[in-house]
Amino acid sequence: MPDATTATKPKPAKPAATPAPARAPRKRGETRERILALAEAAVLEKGFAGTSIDELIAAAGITKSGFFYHFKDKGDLARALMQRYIEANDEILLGILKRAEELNDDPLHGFLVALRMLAELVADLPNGHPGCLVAAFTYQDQLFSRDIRALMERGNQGWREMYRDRLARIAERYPPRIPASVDDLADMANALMDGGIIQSKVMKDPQVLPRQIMLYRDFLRMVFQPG
Amino acid sequence: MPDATTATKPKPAKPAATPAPARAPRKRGETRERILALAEAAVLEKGFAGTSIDELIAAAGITKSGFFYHFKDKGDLARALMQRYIEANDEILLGILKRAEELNDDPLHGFLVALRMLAELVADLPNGHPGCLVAAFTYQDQLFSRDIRALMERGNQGWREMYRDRLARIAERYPPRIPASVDDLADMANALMDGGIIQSKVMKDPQVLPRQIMLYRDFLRMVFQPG
DNA sequence: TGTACATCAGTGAACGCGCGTTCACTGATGTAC
DNA sequence: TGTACATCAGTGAACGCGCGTTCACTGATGTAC
Repeated sequence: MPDATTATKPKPAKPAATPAPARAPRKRGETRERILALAEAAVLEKGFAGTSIDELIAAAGITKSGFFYHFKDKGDLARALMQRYIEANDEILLGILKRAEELNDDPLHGFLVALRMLAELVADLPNGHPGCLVAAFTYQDQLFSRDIRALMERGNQGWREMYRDRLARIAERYPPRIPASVDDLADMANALMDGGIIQSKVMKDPQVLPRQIMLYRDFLRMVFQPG
Repeated sequence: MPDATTATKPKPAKPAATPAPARAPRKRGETRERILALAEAAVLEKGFAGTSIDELIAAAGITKSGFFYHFKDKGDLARALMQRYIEANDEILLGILKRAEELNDDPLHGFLVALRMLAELVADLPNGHPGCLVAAFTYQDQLFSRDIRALMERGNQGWREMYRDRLARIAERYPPRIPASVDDLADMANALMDGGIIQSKVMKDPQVLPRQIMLYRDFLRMVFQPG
């Protein structure tokens, strides 16, 4: 047996009985929402893999384990991000359509008013539209599980159907001048939003997007408006 | 002095005089091009940060140091990727426009033919359009240096001007029915390409993109075609 | 109203793997003379 | 045509940092009785 001269045993780093500063816990969901907002902005600028949990918790002012209290893993963050984005966008789009239709019972005029309101909304965003999370995820979709990709598809399909419904009602009353299908016209609305956002970002001109929405509006007027 | 009993000195891991298997070196630029093609496909599916050098060299059949012989760092890969993409797209687009204009000296008919050729080109891609690298990079642009972002902007601007030139010549001969600017109509071509690709990917329907191109073509016909 | 217990919203430390990057070296091909 | 040297296209091993994830623990708040 070796001599036991050292009274100080190694003691494998026991928890050290911290004085526990322990800031007051936040309200239910408040921290989670802050993380999601920070994450969305970061993901739209650097991509999902390029956004680290470390940077999010630094910005949110919590620790890593705090993050993992709210999200079981990084994929869970992605899912929550997409869910939140789709719900928020659903609400905005439906809100605009409803308001425009309240003021206007002609389907064509109602939709044209809605498009103008949409153009004004995005024109007034101080730094331009921050980006479409569905579009961003689409260019990195192999990072995500099947159910997140299904979520994206359903969300996009939802917006498509909002447009399609309106266009179908318009086409009933006003026979289109060209044999364009309402499905393609609905896809065009989605495509011009996605593409308009990208063009605004690349060209560093936030007004490209609202101008494209107004141009789509002109197109619909030519297709459907009689006289 | 301590006793030197051990004849085998530590010998700090000298290079070990490898038997050198050394496969025959490839032709100039061949390996580099293979890396770029693999990287482009991977980046369009997983994003730039989500694509590792390890996976590229595994697919390309070289070692890590082989990769760093061709690219000084990962940012250099990004730059090369974007340069290559822009040049290739320039060539494709200019090629189509030239061919269409050879067969047609009316500017409107020439451009309409070009759009039909473009729609057919993308409709025939077996797995749909693989994606626009400029659009993909735009949603991760904080990962890249200023000069890469400038490269993207110039590339996009180049395509815009190809469209704008044609539209300006059309507008000279055929006064437009609506007061749409040729700049906005040119932006629309870019936006519909970007957005159409995204809609095709999200909706898992490669034909959305060509249909959007044909719809843009319909729009131009309505704006410019007399009678 | 007071006390016991459960739940909420985190903390702090550690882990191990994968990532981008560097370095010294090499065998085949190209070029000058 | 032969030889010397330079360049090309890589190899192999190592490094260290940042990443996502886990675990045991905790102090404040909510709820039952």
